[in-house]
Amino acid sequence: MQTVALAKALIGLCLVRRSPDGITAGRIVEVEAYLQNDRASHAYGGRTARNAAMFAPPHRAYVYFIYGNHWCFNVTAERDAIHGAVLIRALEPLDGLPLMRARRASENDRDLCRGPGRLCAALAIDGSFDGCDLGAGRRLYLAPPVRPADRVRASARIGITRATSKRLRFYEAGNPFVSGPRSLSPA
DNA sequence: AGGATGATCGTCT
DNA sequence: GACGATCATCCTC
Repeated sequence: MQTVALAKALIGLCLVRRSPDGITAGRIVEVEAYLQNDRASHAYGGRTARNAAMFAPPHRAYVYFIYGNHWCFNVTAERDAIHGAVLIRALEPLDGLPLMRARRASENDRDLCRGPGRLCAALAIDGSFDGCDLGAGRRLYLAPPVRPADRVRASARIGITRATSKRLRFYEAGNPFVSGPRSLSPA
C-alpha cells in the first residue's frame, strides 16, 4: 500500500510551479489514491500511451486531459512496473494569487485551486509535464509543508463510476479549500 | 473510420 | 441538483 502512504503524506506539502510569468504555489489539502488492481485506475487493464507515466518511478508527474477541457495532475508512487498514483484534487493557495486569478478568471479565491482541473489551470500545469520529475529546482516540484497536516480523513473517491466503495480520498478536515460535495466531506 | 467514454467545471433552474 | 461543453484516447468494426 505504498500509494496510500504517499497519498496521506502529501497532505500538507506544498506544490510549487515556477513559470516565466511568476511563481504560483499551494498547500495540498485533498488527494485520491489510484492503485494496482483498482478498476477505477487509468492503468487497470494495462499500459497504454496515455497511462504510461503511471508506470514511471515514484515522484514523477502523471498528467492527463479529461472531458475535453481539463488537465489533471498526479504524483506517481510505485516502482518496478507497479502502477500507482495520487491525484491532487485541491490546494490551499499560498503564493502568486494574482497570477492564479489571471489564469483562472475566477470570481472567488476559494475556488482558485479547489478541484483537480482548477488547480492545474491556476498553476498552468498541462500535458508537457507528463512524466516529468518533481524534484527541487524543476518547473514543478514538491516542497516541505509550511504548516503540518491537521486531521486527515478518508472518504470515497469523487466522480468515478467503478470501484466506488473504496475509501481512497484523503483530505484535511475543516479546510475550506477542500473540494467535493459537502455530503462527502464528513468521513 | 467511427463511436463511446470520462479521476471536471461552469451555468442554469 | 441537473446538464451540456468538448476532445483525446481507446476499442471495435
